[in-house]
Amino acid sequence: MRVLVIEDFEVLAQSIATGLRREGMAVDVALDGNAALDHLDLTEYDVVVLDRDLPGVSGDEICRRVAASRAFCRVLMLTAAGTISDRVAGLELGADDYLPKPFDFTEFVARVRALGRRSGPALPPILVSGDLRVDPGRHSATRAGRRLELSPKEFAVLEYLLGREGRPVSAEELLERVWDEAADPFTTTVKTTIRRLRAKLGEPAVICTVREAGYRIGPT
Amino acid sequence: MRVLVIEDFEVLAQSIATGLRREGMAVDVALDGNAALDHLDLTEYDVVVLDRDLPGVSGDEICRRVAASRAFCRVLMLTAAGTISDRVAGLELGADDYLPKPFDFTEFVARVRALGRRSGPALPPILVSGDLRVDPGRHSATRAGRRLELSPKEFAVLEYLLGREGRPVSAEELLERVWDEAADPFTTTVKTTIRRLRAKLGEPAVICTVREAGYRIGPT
DNA sequence: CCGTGGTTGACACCTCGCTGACACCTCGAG
DNA sequence: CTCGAGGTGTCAGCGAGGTGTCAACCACGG
Repeated sequence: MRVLVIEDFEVLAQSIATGLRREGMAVDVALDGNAALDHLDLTEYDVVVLDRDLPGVSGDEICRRVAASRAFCRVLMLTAAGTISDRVAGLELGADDYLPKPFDFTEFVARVRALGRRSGPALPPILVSGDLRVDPGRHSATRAGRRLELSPKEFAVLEYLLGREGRPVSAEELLERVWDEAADPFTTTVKTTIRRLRAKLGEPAVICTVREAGYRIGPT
Repeated sequence: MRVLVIEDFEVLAQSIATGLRREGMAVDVALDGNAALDHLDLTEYDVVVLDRDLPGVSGDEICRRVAASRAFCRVLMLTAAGTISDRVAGLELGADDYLPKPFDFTEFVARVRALGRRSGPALPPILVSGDLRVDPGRHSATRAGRRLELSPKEFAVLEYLLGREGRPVSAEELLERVWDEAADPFTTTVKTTIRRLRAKLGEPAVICTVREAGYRIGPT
């Protein structure tokens, strides 16, 4: 899942980003409104985490633009103000959810995840295919009941593939959705990660290759 | 927008329904879990408003079922419990949003509307001709239900022919459209690929030859 | 401050199935 | 019968994708 964090207080921005990355998300950070708009022009995000109190281009303005243009992008608005009228104002602006600061990080992650599920066709919170089970919330994956010890990247790739069950996913798409920022197009990291995932998943093979098209999990 | 309200306390259920109808939504009400499941079987809802504390089939159970089966239906969960762990639990179950009771009706409406605002992604068309089925999105092709194992070029040619169903497609056109870059005009690769495709497609023949004009799939 | 273990990504090499060329065959039109 | 468009059999090269290994990096604890 690809997330853009728009927050001018850099320490907070980075700590949010790190926390989300640990959950296996691809996170970009924008420290002001203009940087945010640049990012939004370049990349398709699933979720935008937006500080409403922003210098330069205001949070409200960004929110309106995202809501107006990006059909598949959801906005989680953060703000110091916590009154009901503020919350409604945020939602009416086009935000999809609203969290007053200070917030609990666990709840924050749960909300980002819920929004990410909403960004495309709805996905169940626990992904299952055959004897494979992935629970993004708990950060746990099991194969035939046996727990798999996956690194964040491996987990994120598995989660993404499972979310597209039945369809092949190209290496480019994986790079775009699972890795942060623009990666060099000749990287071999996807190949490598897939290999390590396959090794950990064991037999029989779950991830199959569709030549020229990508990797696929599950039935056709 | 079509909404199902699942709430056992009838007075509350009706007042919610009335309020949402005033906002121009089509609202059905279910007073218990079984009624809810009946409704869900019969109708496609955009949003389900779900009381977590439900007699009979529990709210959690309903939530899970909706999340698992309904691709385009979003769940707003209402609950008396307001602790963070409860809220996270709701979201992890597959709810898309969460509102603790008592809630402000304006905010409630804003959230329902935010949930309903989503564009169904235009599904890539599935190409069909007779008993032949090609799904470009899944990169899968079947004949009479039997899966065809096609190479990338074979798949691309089949897809292109099917997109021009009924019209003959010349070898030159195929070269132009399926093989990138200008190939040498005397190549025999189209011929060869068509042959292999025919072999894999089996009997009765699907691709017929129109002399001097090219290859055709489907009725004239 | 430095070592340690785990994660990540690069590079070199290998493998195998796809691709496309070539030679030859078939068949219908004139 | 002749001719040429189109079909078939076969084989070599090539490149997408898999694998082994190593170095950079980072979070952590001493």
